[in-house]
Amino acid sequence: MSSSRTARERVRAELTREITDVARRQLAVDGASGLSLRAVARELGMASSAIYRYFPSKDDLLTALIIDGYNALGEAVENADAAVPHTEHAGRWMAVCHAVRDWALVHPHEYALLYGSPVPGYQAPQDTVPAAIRDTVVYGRIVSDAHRAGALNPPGDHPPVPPSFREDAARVRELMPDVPDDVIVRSLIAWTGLFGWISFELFGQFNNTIMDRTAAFDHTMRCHAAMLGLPA
Amino acid sequence: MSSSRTARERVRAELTREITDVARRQLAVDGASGLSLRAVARELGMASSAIYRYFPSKDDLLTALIIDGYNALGEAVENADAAVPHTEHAGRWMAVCHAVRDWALVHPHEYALLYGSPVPGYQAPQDTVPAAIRDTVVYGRIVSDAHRAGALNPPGDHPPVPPSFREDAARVRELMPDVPDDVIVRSLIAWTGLFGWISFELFGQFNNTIMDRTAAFDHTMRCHAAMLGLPA
DNA sequence: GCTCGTCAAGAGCAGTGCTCTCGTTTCTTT
DNA sequence: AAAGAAACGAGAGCACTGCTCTTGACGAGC
Repeated sequence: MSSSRTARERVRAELTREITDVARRQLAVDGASGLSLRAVARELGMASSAIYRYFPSKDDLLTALIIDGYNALGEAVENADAAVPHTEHAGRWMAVCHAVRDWALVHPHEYALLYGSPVPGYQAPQDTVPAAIRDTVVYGRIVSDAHRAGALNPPGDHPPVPPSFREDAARVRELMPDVPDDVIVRSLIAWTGLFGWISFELFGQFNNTIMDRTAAFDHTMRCHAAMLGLPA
Repeated sequence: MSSSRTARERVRAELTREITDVARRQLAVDGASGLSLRAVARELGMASSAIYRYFPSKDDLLTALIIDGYNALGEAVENADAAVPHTEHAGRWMAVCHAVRDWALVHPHEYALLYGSPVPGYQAPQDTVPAAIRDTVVYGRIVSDAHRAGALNPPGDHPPVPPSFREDAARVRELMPDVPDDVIVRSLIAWTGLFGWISFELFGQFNNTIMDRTAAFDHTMRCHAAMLGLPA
């Protein structure tokens, strides 16, 4: 039925994929703003204007790369979580942290595209949201699993959560049902700490200071886990 | 004696400052990669080629802006620290955290230049280092002041520091003398957590989730301070 | 078989960083 | 004070960018 239309659509889908593949390779070499539609077209042996049949603008190509990146990271995180027994909550947490860092180290430019400075003039469309939260769903599930299993014992040395945080906490709770406000704050701290660390490592803030970064990262994440109530 | 040479040098210094001023304004509007030497020259009413008499390349202009940015942030941090009585270590810490965030919110593009994704192909020269650590010197001083005063009581719920961290800790200790390894790790966590939070806030990761960001930030930093051993 | 929509290609526009040359101005040395 | 050297601004030009518009060819549906 659709084989006739598919003939055309298939070559179109093929070419679209080839374009994003080449673009991703260029991204890995020259970074986000070094991405050139003309260079992509050149590498594909087609006219630069032909690219615009597939991506109306450079921003649209970027959007495709961003969504792909979020999905790749999300998948890495999901796999890392699935590789650890479901009840070993601390182990799942650590595995997920290392998965994020490992992925970022292998794909630094893609990480920068997702979590670095926003590309000037580029406004991320709403389509990116589902992919963007794919990894956070996993973090939330680990915390709420641990909470439900009664395995969460956060040390009681934090100041009390201010009431003004109630509404924000409720929104976060959609990712980790039934979890109390205090734990949500701790999760937020661990989350920002995880990406803060990786960004510092990737963007050069540790240069000439932290050298054994894998060990320091592992220990830092272990501290985060303990603060979260997931001691090793 | 130098007044004759100064005649030329003075107008040169003046023009150099004007160029960086205009560039900073353009940076604030269009972001780092939107910065255009030709546009700067246009706004100054001079030929684009004349700019190159003052900055050999766009990267050199960027370097100047980066150094200025680090100094501006460092100064804001120093002022915030100086405004709080020297013995109120927790208050100094909180003041400094809020100073960083306030500065970042007022100068988002400059913050992105300093702590966001590195500009592709741009390699920060060694001249930026002194300015870049100006703020960290303040953090280190607060922690070591508190430690020396015996006011540091970190809760004992962290895993033991791995021996492999010894060398890195020694390097960090140059900023906060006499402080034990455990506290250095905690400082590192607070440091990465501070900038991780601000980057998430500025780069849009909190969109549609954390709305009352000032309150959430304040509470998060208070938790960091407690973890560091500086309870309010 | 003819029409119509899709497609790639080419030329072109406005913009970029950067280089080179050419007079002019300014400083330094004699 | 005069002569040489260094610094300077302006302009043209190169190679590149994202993007638009037009032209001509190809293939699918009536």
